[in-house]
Amino acid sequence: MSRRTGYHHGDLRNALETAALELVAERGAHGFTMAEASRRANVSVAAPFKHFANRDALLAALALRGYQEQARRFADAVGSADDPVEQLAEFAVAYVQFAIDERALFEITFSAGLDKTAYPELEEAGSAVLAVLLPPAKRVRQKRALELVHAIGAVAHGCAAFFNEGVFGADQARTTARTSARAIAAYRSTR
Amino acid sequence: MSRRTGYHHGDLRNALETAALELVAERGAHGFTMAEASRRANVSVAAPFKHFANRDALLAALALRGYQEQARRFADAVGSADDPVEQLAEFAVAYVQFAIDERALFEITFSAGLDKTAYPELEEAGSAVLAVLLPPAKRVRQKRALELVHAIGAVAHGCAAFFNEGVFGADQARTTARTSARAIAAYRSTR
DNA sequence: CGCGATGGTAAGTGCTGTTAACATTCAGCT
DNA sequence: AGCTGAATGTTAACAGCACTTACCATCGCG
Repeated sequence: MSRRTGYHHGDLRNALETAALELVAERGAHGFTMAEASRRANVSVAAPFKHFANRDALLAALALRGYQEQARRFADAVGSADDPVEQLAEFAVAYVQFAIDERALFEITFSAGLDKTAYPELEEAGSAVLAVLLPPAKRVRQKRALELVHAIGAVAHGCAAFFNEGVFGADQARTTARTSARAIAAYRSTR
Repeated sequence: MSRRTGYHHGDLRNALETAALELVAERGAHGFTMAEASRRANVSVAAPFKHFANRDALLAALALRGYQEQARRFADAVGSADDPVEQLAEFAVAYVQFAIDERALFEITFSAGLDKTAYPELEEAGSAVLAVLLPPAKRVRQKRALELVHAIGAVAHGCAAFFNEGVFGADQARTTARTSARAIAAYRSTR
């Protein structure tokens, strides 16, 4: 991070990401604009394009942050239990908690209309998240472990989305995620 | 529906809704614009505002269609089984099938950044959808039936979202929804 | 026929993303 | 120290967007 000279900002790339995150937090995924982010960074509207190819590229950079934070949290969650069913349940709760704590990041990754297939680094980060869940899933159900991961991911995502839409409060979102994840994992382990 | 005179379109409101739906189907929820819809209806860009207060109002009209179609499908699904657990499972499958068959409507209702609280008719339609599920949920678990409905709704939504994102194929989305819904309903009915 | 309601048009405002041409500063080399 | 090229800013422009205003055409009705 270089110092600002009055002409050069010094850390514009970072400042833009921060401003964008604030904007999404304030106005929702749709409410972020390059122009407003530029204003908040005290920079002309054209400046951001020296750091990001386009609007989507800025969102993609934030989405990457989001996936990395997720991976960290999910690894912790899986590490916080020994029983594999509980590990999966803890993951589901952590997924919801991420949506609660980092609402802006969550919205960017899932409601900003970003085409993830256009950013290979995002697909890669998504796979990394998945990899954390495969070991416990295999202990629950050696075959079809991937299906189990997907099923648990789907509930967790549904609960997080419902929280985001205001259908669930934070408590209900966490509880529903935990209970449903347990139900799915237990059901599959016994048939 | 009146006839078109060359000056008056005759059925512009409907034509705009249809064009908007096509646009969303072609380009995603984000890719719809009033201007493009106007062009497809062979009408000036200002004309739509005689029929819709703003862009969101057009989306809201389509979202309403979506909820009504959902209510129809869910009622059918619940009617297609006798066992209440299977009724809930059929609902979950129907939810996913709606996302598959009516991708554009699904995206409008859940990925278009539409503020549903601003349109009371949407909240109302959402409640109507919920009402279909309460009777079977009560048969599974008299107390906390609403929680059960929410949990099943969350899985179904998660599966549909994963399908929409390309994580799931159609078959996998349906199967995961059915199996997970069964697991949740069965788990809750036995404890 | 006349007349108001309805539903179109053209033109304009202010915002957006994005680009192009130009200016300033930084960092490394001689 | 001074030169030079790469980074990183600026200003000015363009086209597309949502939306408003003022106006015009048509329909249905007394």
